[in-house]
Amino acid sequence: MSVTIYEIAERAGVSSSTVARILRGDVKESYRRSAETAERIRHIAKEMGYRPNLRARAFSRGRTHGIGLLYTDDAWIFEGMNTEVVSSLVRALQKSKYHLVFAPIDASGAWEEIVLGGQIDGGVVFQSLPAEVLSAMQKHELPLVLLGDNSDPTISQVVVDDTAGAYAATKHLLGLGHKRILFFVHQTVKPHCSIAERLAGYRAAIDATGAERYECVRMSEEDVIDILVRGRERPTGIVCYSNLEATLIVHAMWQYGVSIPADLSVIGFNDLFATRYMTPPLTTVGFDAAKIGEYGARLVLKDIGTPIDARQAIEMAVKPKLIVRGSTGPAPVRARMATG
Amino acid sequence: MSVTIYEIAERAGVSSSTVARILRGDVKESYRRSAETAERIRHIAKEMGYRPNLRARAFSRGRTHGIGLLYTDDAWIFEGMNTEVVSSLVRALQKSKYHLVFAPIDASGAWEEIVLGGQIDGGVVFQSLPAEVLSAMQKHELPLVLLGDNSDPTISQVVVDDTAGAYAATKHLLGLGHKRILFFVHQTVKPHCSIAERLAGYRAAIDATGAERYECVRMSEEDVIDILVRGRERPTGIVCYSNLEATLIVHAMWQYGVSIPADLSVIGFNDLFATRYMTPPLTTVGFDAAKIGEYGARLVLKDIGTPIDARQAIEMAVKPKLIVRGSTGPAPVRARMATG
DNA sequence: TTGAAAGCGCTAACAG
DNA sequence: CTGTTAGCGCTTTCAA
Repeated sequence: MSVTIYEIAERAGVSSSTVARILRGDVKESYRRSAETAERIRHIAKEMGYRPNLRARAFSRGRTHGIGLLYTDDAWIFEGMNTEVVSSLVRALQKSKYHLVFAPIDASGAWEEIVLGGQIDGGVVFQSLPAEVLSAMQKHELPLVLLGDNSDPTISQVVVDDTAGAYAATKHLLGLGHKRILFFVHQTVKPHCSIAERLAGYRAAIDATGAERYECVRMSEEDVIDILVRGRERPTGIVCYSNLEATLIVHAMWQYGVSIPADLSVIGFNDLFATRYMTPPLTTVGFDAAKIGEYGARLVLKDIGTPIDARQAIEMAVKPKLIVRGSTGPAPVRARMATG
Repeated sequence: MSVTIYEIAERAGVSSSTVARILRGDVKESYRRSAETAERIRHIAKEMGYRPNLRARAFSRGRTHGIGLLYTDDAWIFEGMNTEVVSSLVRALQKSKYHLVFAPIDASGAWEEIVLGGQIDGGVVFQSLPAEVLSAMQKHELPLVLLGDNSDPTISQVVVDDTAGAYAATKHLLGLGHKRILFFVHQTVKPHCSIAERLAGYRAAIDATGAERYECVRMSEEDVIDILVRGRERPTGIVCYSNLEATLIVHAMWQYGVSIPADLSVIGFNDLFATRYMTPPLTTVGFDAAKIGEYGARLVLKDIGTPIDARQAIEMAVKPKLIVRGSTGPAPVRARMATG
């Protein structure tokens, strides 16, 4: 059907291995004669429209050049910044002639086909994986990289310095004169290392000034809203775990007639398109998602072909930065009037 | 390294083909004796931890069981409802032991490796593809399916009945007493068949009542905002091409002090999480994204292995439905006062 | 640098 | 139903 190295070999009057080697660039071409035949072979190949059969190559080499995007939760890989991470990852892999394969992990066990059947040479993950998947990967010596998660120090990972991000966010509010700053993680947020890290960043900034902490971790929006609109000593600033909380809060404050940023300053996490068009535009902590993809690709590819005991888990970090927009401003001079 | 059918064959005292056939379920097992050996072989296979080598199978069969997710624009596959389409597609393919592969199409020409190298058995697309990619797919007899696009009638496709959706949206506003209803497509919207279809639905509804059309196709938000806040005969309702327009408009109206829905009713397109938390929650046209993935999978898989001239382009349609939330209400009794 | 030859693990056509 | 026998197209020793 399609052209093979044998047909080219015949046409060129050389052996198939020579063709394969030359087309693969596996030959130094130091002698003049060999350089000439090499040129001739490349010419014939092009003329005949030769394409290496990747299935044959995968079989022969024992490598598919596929990297699995392993995930247990659909939403996660499409959530927030992760789409950008994925798309940069795809591009980075592509440069090394690798492709990314969707590998959903669920009860059906279909993942075994992909992982154990040798459909991929390595994998990347956003969340930590079920133990059985992890051990299957290990048993097959498939390298794995964690993206934006540090739950397993024995695995290479690229992380965002969330502590620094939350620290900067909180510091920003403190710099604007805010004394009572709340930190909010919604109750529906999935477990993730960033929760603890952002909280740590918040604490570090708060504690440095001797201000009081208002930690609302894993709470409902109603409870937090209550804190924000009732009582005498209400927070005047809020650092949200993500844009979900920020969206909920902004929405609620609008309903309660609390003005942002005049009465309350709000900071979100992650620089998404939508937050630029919120009312008002959201001050948030962003990071360069493309870097994560690049680093991730580098880390998986590095370990492919490396004997498993010669590998070492490496961590690469990406620094976030604060993006100041309209949702933060100077602390109100005095406490607002109670509305309820 | 890993177990092969030969080792099993030897252990079981049968030929390798017998093992392969039985493990593959290619044998009826009608005789008692054959049923027994079949059982024995399966037992041995399990005991030895046998896994068919998918690379070998792909090579031998000339099929990788991979479907390419072809895209020229990163943003598109992660945009709006498409993430849900993709994730349902992955799941649907998985049921048939197929996997989805990211296949970005760009100037680097890396897509040729994937398409021409035989890394995939078929493809799906959101946008219509560059001609060269299309013809490459055709030449290699790889089936292709368009998702939510009908730009090429010779290709199988699953589409959303956008005309019906826009019709329902407009009808909803008319039913609320609105007489002046604007249709807005932002200038940055990428060319897509849905633009014309949604416009057609809008027109059909408007024309049926003899009302006047206010078509703002490919305009900037400033111009549309101008129309909405100035002049005597201002529209009281607006049907947006997507959530982008809806977001921009809601944001702008808030700045101008125009109340939604009291002064202006707004309808968006696509039922995204974020729109449920807008202020007010957005009335929008939604559809079942999972259906698109399912249908899409069915359509590509159907044509794999089918001789190219026995194939026929099939179109499957998904019906949208109007989701009424807070951004639409009865038409204001009289025209608002001019603000500028 | 080149050629010959032996796989890689599975499928499939053909006899039996 | 089962076994035999060729492949599938490329890679990779091993000699030359």
